[in-house]
Amino acid sequence: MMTPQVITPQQMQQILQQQVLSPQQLQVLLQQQQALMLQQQQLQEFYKKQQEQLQLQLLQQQHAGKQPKEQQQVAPQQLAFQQQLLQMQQLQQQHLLSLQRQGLLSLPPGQPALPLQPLSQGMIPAELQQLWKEVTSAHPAEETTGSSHSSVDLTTATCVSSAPAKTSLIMNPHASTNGQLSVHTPKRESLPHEEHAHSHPLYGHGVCKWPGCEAVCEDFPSFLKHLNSEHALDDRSTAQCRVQMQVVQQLELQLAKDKERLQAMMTHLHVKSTEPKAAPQPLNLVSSVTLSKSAPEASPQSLPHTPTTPTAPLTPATQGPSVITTASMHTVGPIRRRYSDKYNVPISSDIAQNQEFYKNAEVRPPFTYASLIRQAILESPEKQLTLNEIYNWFTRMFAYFRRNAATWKNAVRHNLSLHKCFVRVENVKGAVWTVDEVEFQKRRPQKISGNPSLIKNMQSSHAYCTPLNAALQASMAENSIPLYTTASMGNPTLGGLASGMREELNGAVEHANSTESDSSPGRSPVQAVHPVHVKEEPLDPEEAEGPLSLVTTANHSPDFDQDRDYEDEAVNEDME
DNA sequence: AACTGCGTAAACAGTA
DNA sequence: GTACTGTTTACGCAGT
Repeated sequence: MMTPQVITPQQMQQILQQQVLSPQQLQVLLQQQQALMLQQQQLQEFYKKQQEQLQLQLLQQQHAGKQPKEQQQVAPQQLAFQQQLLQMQQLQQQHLLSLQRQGLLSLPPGQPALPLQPLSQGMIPAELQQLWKEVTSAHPAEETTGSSHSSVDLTTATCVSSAPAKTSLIMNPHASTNGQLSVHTPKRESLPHEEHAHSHPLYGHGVCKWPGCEAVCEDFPSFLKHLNSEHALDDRSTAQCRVQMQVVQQLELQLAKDKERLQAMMTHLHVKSTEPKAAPQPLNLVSSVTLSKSAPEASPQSLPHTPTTPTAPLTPATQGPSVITTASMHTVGPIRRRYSDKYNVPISSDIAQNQEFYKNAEVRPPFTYASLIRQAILESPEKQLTLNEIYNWFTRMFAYFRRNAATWKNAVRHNLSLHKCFVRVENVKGAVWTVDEVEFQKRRPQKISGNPSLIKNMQSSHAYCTPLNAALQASMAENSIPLYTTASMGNPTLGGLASGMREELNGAVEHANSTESDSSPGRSPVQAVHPVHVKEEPLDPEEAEGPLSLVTTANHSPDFDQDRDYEDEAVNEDME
C-alpha cells in the first residue's frame, strides 16, 4: 500500500501493460521534440532579428532628431519582446519542472540531489544569451548618445537583462564559476568534434540530455553505451517518454499562442513582417549542438506547475501516436509524492489553471487532503459543505478521486475530524463543514519554510519580477501602452506564477514576521465570514480557543470579535 | 535520531 | 441490518 519512491514495480507493470512505446513511437517522439526545438530556434532567431530592427529603428530615430518621447516608446516595445523571450525561456523551464513534479525525474541514488539539477545543463540557449547581451550592451551605448529621458529605459533594461544572468547562476550550478556567458563555451570547445560528428538530441556538451540524467559521457560512443544501458526501453524510460510527450504537447500549444501574440505585436509595431515560420530554412540544419542548447531550462520563476491545459485540443499533426491519454495518466497519479503544498503553489490558482487537467487526467492533485477540503469549502457559495458535497467536489474536480472511493473518502473524513481547522456546524438539515482559516493558516508556516532552495529561488525571482513589472508598468504607463506585465500577457503560467509567487511570498513574509495581521493580497476576504466554532474539544480543554466553542450563532457579535482577538492575534483575513 | 505532517487503514459509535 | 457520518488510533513514509 505504501508506495515507495517514484514508481513501484507494480505501477511500472501497469505502465507497460497499458502502453508500451515501441521504438518507432519513441522515434516519433524524438522527432516531435526536435521539431519543437527547431520551432523555438526559429522563433529565437526571429526575436533576434526583431531586436536588431528595433535597435536600428531606434538609432534612426535618434539620428533623425526625433523627440525623446518616441524613443521611450520604442524601449517599452523592446521590453515587450524581451518579455516574450523570457516567456519562451520559462516555457522551456516549465517542462522539466513538470516532469519533476510528476515524479518521473527522480534522480538516481548516485546523483547529487540538487533540487533543480536536471535543468542545469544547456539551459540557456546561446542565442538567447547572445541576444540578451546585444540588448543589454546596446542600451548603454544609446544612453551615451545623450538622451535626457532615458533613465527609465536604462533601469528597465538593466533589470530585464539581469534576469537571465540571475537565472543561469541560480539554476546552473556549473555557471556560478564563470559568469553567465561563459557557461557553454569551455565545454563546447573541449568537445567540438564529437558534436559535429554525432548530432544527437540527447547528447550535448558531453552530457546525456535525457531528462533528469545528465550523466557525463566522455565521448559519443560512451554516450551511446550509456543511452542503451541506462535508458533502455524499460518501464521508467517509457513513463518518462510519456510525460515528455505531454510536455511537448503543452509546449506546442504554448508556442502557438506565443507566436500568435508575437505576430500581433509585430503587426502592431509595423515591423517589417518576418514570419517566424518563414525563417530561413537553413535553420533546420542546425546541429544538435544548437538544438541541445534550446533544451528545457528553468528559472526561479517556474514554480512547479502541472501543464496548464493538457486536455486542450491538440493539433492532429502533433498528436502522433496518441499514447498519452488521460487514461494512461493515472499511471503517474498514484505515485505517492509529497509535493503536497510543498512548493506553496496557491491551491486556488493551481486548481483554477489546471482545472481541465485535473478533471480529465487521473493525476493526483499535489495538495493535501486538508488543502483540498478547504478549497472545496471555500469555493462553495456559503463557505460550507456537507460531507457528501465535499465528496462530490472531489469527484467533480479530480478524475483521480473517481476511483478508490473508500480510501480517499475515509481520508477526507479523517482529515475533517483530525484538523481543528475544519469546523462542523450543525445545520437544520444536518451538519455542514466550514473552515477556520486561522487554524488552517497556523499550519502553513512550517511548510513554506520547507524548501530553502525553492524559497531562495522564489525570493530572487520575486526580487527580479517586481522591479521588472514595476519598471515595465511605469514606462508603459508613461507611454499609454496598455499594461503589459507578465501577468497580463496572456500567459497563464507566467502570470499565475508571478502572482502566485507574490502570494506565497507575502504569506511567507507574514509568517516570518510571525503574526502580523494581514495585508490580504487581492483575494476576497473569505474569512470575513468567520466560521463559527462548533467543534467541541472536550479532550483538549487548554486548546479551547476562547469560550465560543459551542456558539452556533453566525451573528457577528462584538463578543465574537473579542474572542477572535484572544484566539489568535494573527487573524489573517486571507492569504493563499 | 527525533519530531512532525501527511496518507492510509481500520475499529468503533451514533444515526437515519 | 445497512449505509453513512464522524472520531480515534495506529502505522509507515518523507521531510526537517
